[in-house]
Amino acid sequence: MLTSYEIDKKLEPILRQMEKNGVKIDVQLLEKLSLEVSLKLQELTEKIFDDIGHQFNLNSPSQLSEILYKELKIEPRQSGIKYGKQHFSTSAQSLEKIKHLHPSIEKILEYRELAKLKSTYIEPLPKMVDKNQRIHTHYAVDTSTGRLSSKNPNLQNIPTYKKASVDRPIRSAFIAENGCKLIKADYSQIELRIIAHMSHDREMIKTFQKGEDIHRTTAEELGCDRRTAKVVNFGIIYGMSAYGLSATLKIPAEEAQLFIDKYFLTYEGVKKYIDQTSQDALENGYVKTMFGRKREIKELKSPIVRVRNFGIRAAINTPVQGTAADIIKLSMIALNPKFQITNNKQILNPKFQSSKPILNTKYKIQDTAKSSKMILQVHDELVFEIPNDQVDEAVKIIRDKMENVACPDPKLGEVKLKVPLIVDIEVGNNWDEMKRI
DNA sequence: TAGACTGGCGCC
DNA sequence: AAACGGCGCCAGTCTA
Repeated sequence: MLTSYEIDKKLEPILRQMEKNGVKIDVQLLEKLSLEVSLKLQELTEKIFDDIGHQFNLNSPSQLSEILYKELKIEPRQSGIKYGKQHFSTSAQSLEKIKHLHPSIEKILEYRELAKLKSTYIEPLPKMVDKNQRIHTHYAVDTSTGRLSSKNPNLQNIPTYKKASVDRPIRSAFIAENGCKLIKADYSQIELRIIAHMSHDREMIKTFQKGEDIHRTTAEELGCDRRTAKVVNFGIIYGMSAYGLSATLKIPAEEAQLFIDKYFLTYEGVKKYIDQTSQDALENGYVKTMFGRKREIKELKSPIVRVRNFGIRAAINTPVQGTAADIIKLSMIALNPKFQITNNKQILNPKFQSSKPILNTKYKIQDTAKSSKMILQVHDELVFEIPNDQVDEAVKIIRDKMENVACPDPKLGEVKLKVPLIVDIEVGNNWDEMKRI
């Protein structure tokens, strides 16, 4: 079994190659969306100023707070809106609570969403493409759990949703090269599967072994709908409290506590695991993933209860999130030779091979067209760009490597999970419209 | 004018 | 007082 150190070392060249590969952007589409969104923002701005009676900087939370809670005399405390360091909150969550009190508020929410899309994605991304219309992120391996991060630009937070007022979602501007398809492969509920494995919880293991839908099963056990059960399952991963659950589900804390009690009655092993993990973490001051990745959590030693509780939540989450990160890294390593992700001669421009390095050629390395490439990693998801005639073969390889990465030959002393890993695979011409295979 | 901080929000 | 883990980027604001 590889250690987390060995995993990261083997991953390094693969990440550098993915960065060079980049991902193709439909610049024209983003330019078109930009016009649409600008128009809509203009409309909203006028209507909002009309509702309020004067202009102000809509992008300034402090000015908005002043207007809502002083000028318009909305009572923040009554609506359960919190005071931050400077002023009462104007977060989307807060505005939702008071939107019935003034006609401008719904429009401000809409404005915020569109302004976010425009300033963070629609405007900057086209400016970052190379001569092949591709953008190149940087993957860093420096998070506290072992996950990757992506920056300049961050391609791990591209919006998934579509706004009614915008023609197409941002993800549809992430496209495959001509003659290629994008293949997206994501682990299904990998973190809950890891909890099932690490906690030895019989119920949860049984659910995954039978191939059942965990959220549905949980819903039946708790006597709630699937949506609620999903929130509870996620809450478990994050070390939630009754308060947090009640806030998310918008239900009384007492009701939330009932759900939690029932949950731990159903999944006794999970309860034990959480208690044991917290206890060990408090004693040791650190936690580890299955592959030995260690995280020191200094908050665990704090005399301040709030800080210490934060440490405990992080201690519960880290082995889960971190083990999931280890596993997808292993699958990236396993897929590397199959896809010639590194040392792929096709990506080297012969012109540059024998000459001395030329400055700024980093992304001019040519011809990237029409070769199999791993291009994105989004925590539990990998995206590939694959020539049309190789798609079927690629899908098989990807599924095989990803699903079996943690279930190899036990004789080799490798990790064998108590539950199957399942990968959902979709194929399409862009990152939005994809068809499940 | 640059950097740090704040509030906010996109993703898993 | 806060209340659910992990990130990076935006605009506004504050500060050196």
